[in-house]
Amino acid sequence: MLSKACKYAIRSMLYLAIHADGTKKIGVNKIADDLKTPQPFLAKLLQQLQRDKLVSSMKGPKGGFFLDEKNKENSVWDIVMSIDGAAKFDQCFLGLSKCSDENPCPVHSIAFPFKQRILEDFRDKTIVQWAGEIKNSGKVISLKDIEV
Amino acid sequence: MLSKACKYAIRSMLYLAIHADGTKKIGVNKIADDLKTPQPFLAKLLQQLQRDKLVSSMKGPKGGFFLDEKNKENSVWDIVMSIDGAAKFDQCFLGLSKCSDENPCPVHSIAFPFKQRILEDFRDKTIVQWAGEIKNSGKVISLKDIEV
DNA sequence: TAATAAAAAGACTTTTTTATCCTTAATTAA
DNA sequence: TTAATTAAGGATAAAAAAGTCTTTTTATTA
Ligand code: FES
Ligand code: FES
Repeated sequence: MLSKACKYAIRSMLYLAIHADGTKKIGVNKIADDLKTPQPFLAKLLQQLQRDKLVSSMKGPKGGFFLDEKNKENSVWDIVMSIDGAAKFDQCFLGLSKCSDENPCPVHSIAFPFKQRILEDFRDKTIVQWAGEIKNSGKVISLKDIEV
Repeated sequence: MLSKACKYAIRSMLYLAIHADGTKKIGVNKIADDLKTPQPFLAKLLQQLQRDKLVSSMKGPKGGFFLDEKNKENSVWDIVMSIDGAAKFDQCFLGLSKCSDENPCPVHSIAFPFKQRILEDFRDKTIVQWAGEIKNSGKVISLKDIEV
């Protein structure tokens, strides 16, 4: 459903919301290492997000990425739009050219409510809200250092 | 979640269950046309399914594809396994290396039940059952000729 | 001011997925 | 038995996605 690129992007934005702020920026190296994503690829994605004003950055020593107050009020949906584009979620689970209640595919009745539910979460919650929930409820955005 | 290849394969198998039988075989040309899928690509997929004994075929005039009695008792999951492999459904929606209740990603609580629900349907129902439900409930496997 | 650390930018490569083409083999029917 | 029709198989090709590398720019600090 989401591209790898988009998954990396979402996780790194949540990571920044949890670990960084205006006084503590984090470099792409550390982010990539902690999330176990390819470093130069993630750098590209963060550049893209920066261009779309979803993340803030500073060059130079002590530089890195972080979320300013505005960035924090954006939604995960904004990230999806920036990286994958809006179309990703409209698609029919079985590949019909259009997903609709009028002409549902055989799994529409299961797939559509799910898509709606995720979309709602992506659209309606801010990045900080996501970050808060993650901190309070044992959810994880990386399996680094977790016993397998 | 599923590749295009797999979506084409599932829809064409359901198509055959609905429209073909041992006495009426259907050529890849007609299937591709009715489902609006690329013809030579679909041919490849049907070959693959045939090798895995999920579909039957006959060469020559009046030849084509169809499902014999055994084929009809297979599941949609068998199709997924043949084309995409089993791993596709285990994956974490946000790209963690493992999807688990123990270390859930932020959308696991929504995504996992959905995956389970679809998996159940794919595993437990036979192709004929799917075909029956489609015929009885206004579900569609193609939008050809449907007003947009 | 010089050395250094980090992001920005762009070109490039590799891998995967999707799709096409061409030749061969099998079957049917005239 | 010959022509026509259709699947099978194999080799490519094209497109998209994922990933890398190198150079430039900007900021920090010694
Ligand atoms: S029509 Fe297939 S998921 Fe909605
Ligand atoms: S852990 Fe992400 S979907 Fe299960």
